[in-house]
This record gives sequence, C-alpha cells and structure tokens, in this order.
Amino acid sequence: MNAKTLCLSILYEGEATGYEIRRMSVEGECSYFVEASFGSIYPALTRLEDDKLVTSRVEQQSGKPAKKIYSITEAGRRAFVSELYEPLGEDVFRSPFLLFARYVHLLPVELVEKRGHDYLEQARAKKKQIEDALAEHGSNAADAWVIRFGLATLGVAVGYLETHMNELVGLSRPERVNKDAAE
Amino acid sequence: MNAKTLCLSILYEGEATGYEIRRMSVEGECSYFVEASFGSIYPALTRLEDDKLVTSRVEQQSGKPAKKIYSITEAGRRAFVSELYEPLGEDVFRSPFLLFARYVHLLPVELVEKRGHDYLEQARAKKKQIEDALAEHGSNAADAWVIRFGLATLGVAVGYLETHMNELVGLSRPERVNKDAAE
DNA sequence: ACTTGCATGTAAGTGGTTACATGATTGG
DNA sequence: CCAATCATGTAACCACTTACATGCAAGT
Repeated sequence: MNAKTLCLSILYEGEATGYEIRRMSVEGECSYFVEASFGSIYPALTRLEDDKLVTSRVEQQSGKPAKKIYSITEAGRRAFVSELYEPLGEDVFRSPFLLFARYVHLLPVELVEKRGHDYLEQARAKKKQIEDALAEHGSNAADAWVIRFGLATLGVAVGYLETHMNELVGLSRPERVNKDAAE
Repeated sequence: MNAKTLCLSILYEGEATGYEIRRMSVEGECSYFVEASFGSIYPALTRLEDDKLVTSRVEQQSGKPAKKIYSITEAGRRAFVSELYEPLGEDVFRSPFLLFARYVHLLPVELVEKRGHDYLEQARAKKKQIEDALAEHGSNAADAWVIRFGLATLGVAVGYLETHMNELVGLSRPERVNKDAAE
C-alpha cells in the first residue's frame, strides 16, 4: 500500500537498494498491483532507518555510483508481519481508457483506433512481463499463486479487447462526409 | 482521472448534484474504474463553476436539505471533449490483498481464510453491482461495452478465487502443534 | 555527441483523504 | 433513541508525483 510497507515487503525477502526496490515494483512480478517512484521510496527508506526497521551499508563500485544496501531488522520483520494482521485496504482500479471508451461517440475513428490499439498493446506487454517473471526466477508457491491470478485477469482483458475492439471503433463519431468540401 | 474531469463526464450526460455524482461513481456502472469522495467532488464543482464550465441552481425540497443542481455549459462540453483528445493516463491497479497473499506463509490459517473469504465476497459484490447497473437502466452501446469488459475481468477474478482460494489457505503458516501445551 | 543505465536524493506542488460541522427526516 | 439517508461544505493533513540536481560509464 504505502511506500514504507512496500519497502519492508521487498526487504523481507532479502537485501536491496532503493534503486532495485523501484525496479522490482515497476518491472517485477508484482508490478501489476503495486507502484512506486524514487520520490516515495527514498524518503520511505530514510524513515524506516530512523525507526530502526532497516539498516544500511554503503558499497563502493568501480565506474558506478556507490550503492546503499538496505537490510531489514528483526523489529522490521515484526512490524511488517503485524501490518499484515491489520484490516486490508480495498483494491483500487482506475482506468482513464475506460472513461475514454464511454465517450467514443464524440470522437473520430482514427483517435479511437489509436487509443484502442495502444491500450491493447499495453495490456499485452503487461501480461508478457509477468509471464516472464513467473518463468525466470522460480517464485515461491504464494508468489506463483498471485502471478497466476494476474495472468488470468490480464488474459481475459486481452482476449476481450482482441475480439471486441472493432465494436468500440464502430461506435466512434460518424464522419460528416464532405463537410466544407468547397474549401 | 481527476475529480474535475469525472464531474464533467457525468454532467455531460445530464444534470446532477455533488451528492449524486459521488453516488454514481461509488455505486454506478463505472464505480469499478473511477472513484471520488465528497472532499474532492465539491471543491471540483466549485472550481468548474468559477471557470464557467458548469452552472448551478438551487432547488428547495420539503423535509430534505436544498439541492444544488449542476448543468454543464457549452464551454464545459468543449473542455471535456478536448480532454478526451489528450494522451490517456495509464491504468492503475493496486491490491493490498495480493500483497497480503504473497506472505500467507507467515500468517495463521484463520486469518488467511478470513481475508480470503472477505476478498471473494467483495469481488462478488462488485460484479453483482455492475451486473445490476447493466440490467437496470438500459445503457448506451459504449457504456454496455465498458460494463461487459468489467464483467469479463471480474468474472475470471471471482472464478479464480473460487477454485484456487483453498490452495492459498493451504500455504498459510504451519501450526505449531502443542506449543506451550503445559501452560 | 547523445542517450541510456546506474545511483541517490531533495523540494515544490498537487490532489485527494479524513474528519469535522450542520441539520432535518425516516425507519428500526 | 439511534442510525442512516439526504445534502453541502471546509480545513488539516498526508502521501505521492514531478522535476530538478549530480555524475560517471558504456553503448550507438
């Protein structure tokens, strides 16, 4: 949910830098249901260290900037687990595309086609991303369960778009033929 | 996406009060991909009126508080349509439950069962809500397209949960039998 | 020469949530 | 008698996003 919990959850599995935590939440197996940017992760890690829930050490690298590697502490593990006992927040799903779709009758075919195509490509890419994540590093059982859930939903989403996008395009604004033809 | 656009989109279809706009975005056909609270809608409407994108009139009611009914203006319609031409933001999906699910091995069966059950119920309720919305007031073609998309994805989500929830429960923390039995 | 990747961080701004304030009516 | 529905609105707070600042190395 919040950036602190996200960091703890990743560090629970092993050490990581802020940079890596962001990568994992943007490209990793769970990228389809979490999110994070540098601007939220770095401050979160600083606060977690203040609270002694994580520790850090700096590692120099030749040719690359130094890394600040974070590890979770025992207190951090306890804090994370007790957060899991808390009532869960609700799922959030926000889709600008679906809002757009409701108003295709106001919009020209070319735009609807473009947006529809892009959206389908995005959905396919997202699906492929977590398929790869499942294949690559053998996840544990619960991770696999979560990924298969995501795969199932993304699968039908892609399927629906593939078979029904033409209908949506068909609903776009009727072209006014020869409007201002004299110009 | 933002509260202003949401208000414009609803007012595009007809007059409404702030109270009704919130109801529609929480209980209506599109509640599964938009969201809004009073604290964001009322200020948004005020700003839209300042910008002359909507107008309002007050209607007294016997026994109930007065309503402030908003209507979209021509400028408002134009503003909304030109927003539809803008590049779309990406979908957002955030699921505290799926984060929880990755760590069921740390948690007792009863908790996992409870959360799993609640989540399934929630998903069923959400699905039923938009099923009803589709049936009730005959939506236009594009609305129906959007709702069927939601129905398809919610359908597999519910299906997956129904058939696989027991697996997840099976992954929860092994009970340490007879721990402190002497107590 | 330029972009991308690695790597950390800050500051300003935004957009929204939560809680509060008000108040009448209806139903359990 | 209490909770919920109808109805509007404000204020404090919070978390996160965006943009900026820095800098080196490797690839195109």
